[in-house]
Amino acid sequence: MSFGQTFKALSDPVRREILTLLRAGRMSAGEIGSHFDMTGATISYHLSILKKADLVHESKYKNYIYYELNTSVVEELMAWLSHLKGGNES
Amino acid sequence: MSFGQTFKALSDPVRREILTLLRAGRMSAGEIGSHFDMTGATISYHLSILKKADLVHESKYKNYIYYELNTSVVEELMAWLSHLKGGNES
DNA sequence: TATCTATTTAGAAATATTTCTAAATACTTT
DNA sequence: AAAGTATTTAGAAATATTTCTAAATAGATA
Repeated sequence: MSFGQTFKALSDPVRREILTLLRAGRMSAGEIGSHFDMTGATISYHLSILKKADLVHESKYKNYIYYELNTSVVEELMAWLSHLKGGNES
Repeated sequence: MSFGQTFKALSDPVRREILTLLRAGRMSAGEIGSHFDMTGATISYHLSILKKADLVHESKYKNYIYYELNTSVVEELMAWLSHLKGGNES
C-alpha cells in the first residue's frame, strides 16, 4: 500500500461517494454506477483506482462484479494521520 | 474545508514530508526547502496547496514566514475516515 | 450456439498538476 | 536610501487525471 495512492484515490468526490455507498455493504459495479450521472466506463475507471489503492475488494458472482470496502487500509490511513497529529507515539 | 482539497494535498509525497517535518514544530519556508532537492518556488507552491487545504498556518517574523501544522483539520479527516469505517456513529 | 447483459479496456480530448526559470515583493540591515 | 535576503508570483513545459465513445471480454440465458 502507498499512502500517496490511497490519498489520491480519496481526493476525488466520485470515489469518496462510492466508498460511502459501500458503507451499506457490497454492491455491483452497475448498481454503483446507477448513483452517478456518468458512463459505466468512467465508473469502472474510478473503481480501478480504488482497487489499486486497496480501498475496495472485488468478487465475482454470475454476471456481476461486486465491490466492498476494505476497512483495514482506512485504519492504516488513520494511524498515519494520528502519528502526524502527534502525541500517541504507538 | 473541503475533503477533496485536503486529501489531494496529502496525496503528494513532498507535501506529506513537509507535514512530517512540521511535526517537530514551526519552521520557515527556507528551512523546509533545505530538506528537499527543489527550488524555493516549488516549495512555495506546495506550501500554498497545504495552506489552501488548511493543513498549515503561517506567521511572519522579520524576514521569514513560518509554517506550522494545523492539527484540527487532521482530526476532521480522521473523523471522516472513522465514519467510513463504520461502527462508531459519533 | 447465438444473443443478451455486465463490465472492462483502448484511445482520444479536455483539464489539472508539478516543476522549472525569471521576475516581483517585502522586509532588514548597512 | 541602497543592497541583501527570504519568499512568492507568473509563465511555460512536461506529465497525469478525468471523462467520453467505441470496441472487447466474460458470463448467462434462450
